[in-house]
Amino acid sequence: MKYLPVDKSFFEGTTSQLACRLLGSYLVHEIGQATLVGRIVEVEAYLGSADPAAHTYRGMTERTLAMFGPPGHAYIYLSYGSHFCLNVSARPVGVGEGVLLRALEPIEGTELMAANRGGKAEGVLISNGPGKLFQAMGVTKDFYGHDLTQLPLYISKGEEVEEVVVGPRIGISKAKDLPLRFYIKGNPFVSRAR
DNA sequence: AGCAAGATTAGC
DNA sequence: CTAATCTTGCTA
Repeated sequence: MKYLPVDKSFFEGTTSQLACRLLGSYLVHEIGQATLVGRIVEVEAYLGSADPAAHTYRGMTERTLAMFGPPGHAYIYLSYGSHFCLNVSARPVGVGEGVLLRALEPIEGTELMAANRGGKAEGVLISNGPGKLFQAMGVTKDFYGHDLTQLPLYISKGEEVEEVVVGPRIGISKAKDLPLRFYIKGNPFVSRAR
């Protein structure tokens, strides 16, 4: 199976629209001879200045620069001092919105993903969380600001998703009620709610 | 300058 | 249930 990067128009539209469009798409990372492919099964939208739970709520900082940059680029942050998470920036330059990738279903290179996770995780535990998928896909903070239409790390269009479920986001205390979490109904790799 | 909370995870 | 551990914003 051959995977091709999406073009820039994939990232146009509202952030919620992009979040839904990312479901069923593939995150691809080509490392040397190996190709790691994960199907995106769970995402969350973060709406910048309109969203108290967003890192970008209070404006731009050194950390959040990529969120305010052009759409389709990687915003990476360190969560709780120990886990990195990957976001896709949305909206035009100057608007701090984006989509957090929360869970993947391993499609290719599952063995290597398990190895990236320390060899101790199996099955859904390989990539059913934002910090887990980041580690499994072999991403590093060096990809901060990376254009996700370019090798070696990119988004590739997937098949239409059967059914999308919308609900409140996970692990936040502000704007809890907003329906900004999207996931593929019934997919076992979706992270478990608290 | 110091402190608490946070888009999480693994281990007891 | 709790520790680990870095960034940011708020208080003094």
